[in-house]
Amino acid sequence: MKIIAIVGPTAVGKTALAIELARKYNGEIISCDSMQVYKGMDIGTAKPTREEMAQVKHHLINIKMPNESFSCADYAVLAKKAIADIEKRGKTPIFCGGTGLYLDSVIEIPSFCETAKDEEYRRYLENYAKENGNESVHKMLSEIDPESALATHHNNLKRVIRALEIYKCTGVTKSEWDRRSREVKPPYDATVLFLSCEDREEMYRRIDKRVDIMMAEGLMFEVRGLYEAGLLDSKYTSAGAIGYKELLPAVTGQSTVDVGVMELKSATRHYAKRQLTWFNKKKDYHKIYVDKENPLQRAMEILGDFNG
RNA sequence: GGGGGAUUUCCCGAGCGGCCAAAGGGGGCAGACUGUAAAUCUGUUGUCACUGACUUCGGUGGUCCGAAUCCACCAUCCCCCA
Repeated sequence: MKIIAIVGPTAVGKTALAIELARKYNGEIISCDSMQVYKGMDIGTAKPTREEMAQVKHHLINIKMPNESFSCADYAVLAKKAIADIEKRGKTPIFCGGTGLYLDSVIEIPSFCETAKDEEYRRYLENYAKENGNESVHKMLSEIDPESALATHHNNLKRVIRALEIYKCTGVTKSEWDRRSREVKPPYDATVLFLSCEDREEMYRRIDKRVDIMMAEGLMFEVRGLYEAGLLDSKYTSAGAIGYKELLPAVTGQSTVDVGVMELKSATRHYAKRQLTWFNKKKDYHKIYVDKENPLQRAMEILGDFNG
């Protein structure tokens, strides 16, 4: 099964390219974005517009309420289902989004969702760490899975706990799971287009501009609305979305809109850099510099006589 | 016109005679990531011939074995009295 994927940092024009390619290659778009899954979070997550969604069928957008839980494992299941669905219709699946892990969970790691979770154990470990320090939990990991322990900094509590949790739930070590997963060949033949920006300054300028546009489109109202509906609580994954957590203090009057906007821009820049670090590591991705070449033209050169 | 307080490395901000190239934070840069991933975490950030040397703490000149830290004058800013 051949699929196309468009990834890259925020604000480089992934959405627009995806729609053009979907038209050219008879495709449907599968969003690959951890925050666009939530209903009501539209402006801040830069979802495709209603018009865009009307032109091409989109999957995995607006499938959860902000107070519902959702994670990469859920995504992997749904995305695979969407691929099968699109295939049945004889169309081409086109992934589009900036959440690198989500893409990996479908095109690179077939066994992604096979390791369960245990909330109670997590909470226990969190408390244990609070009382005895991060190193103490890390030491527990060293004892059962030294390889993972070595690869995970002791302060990265979430990752340390997850590694312990995997062992607790499955009886198999995280590093062993990882090893096994690497042996399984991914079932899809994906061509990944990595939209990037050659000039960092230019990328940051685009981000700033995009934020200004979001504000003009009424992001403050969106944030306020979610807040008043009780959907913007830090206990929800969705509340970690950039834009919402930075603007919340302005909504509640604890800070100003100007400060919120500055923080939003700054957080977005940091996020974009993390995305670049992630995608730059992928040697088989086709990089397209959005600020020095025509993305659509370049994409078609790479895809060639692609036919899904 | 008189009195008081400031001036620190990209920014904010500690330091108040040696342990200071100078805490901490921000920003920048780099990196990690297999069920919260727009999350979480790490490293680095004066220069160089880099386990050592050199140049920095408004400016100039002093004191001292030794100064970002003390003194004098100058510059700029802030406050109080006129």
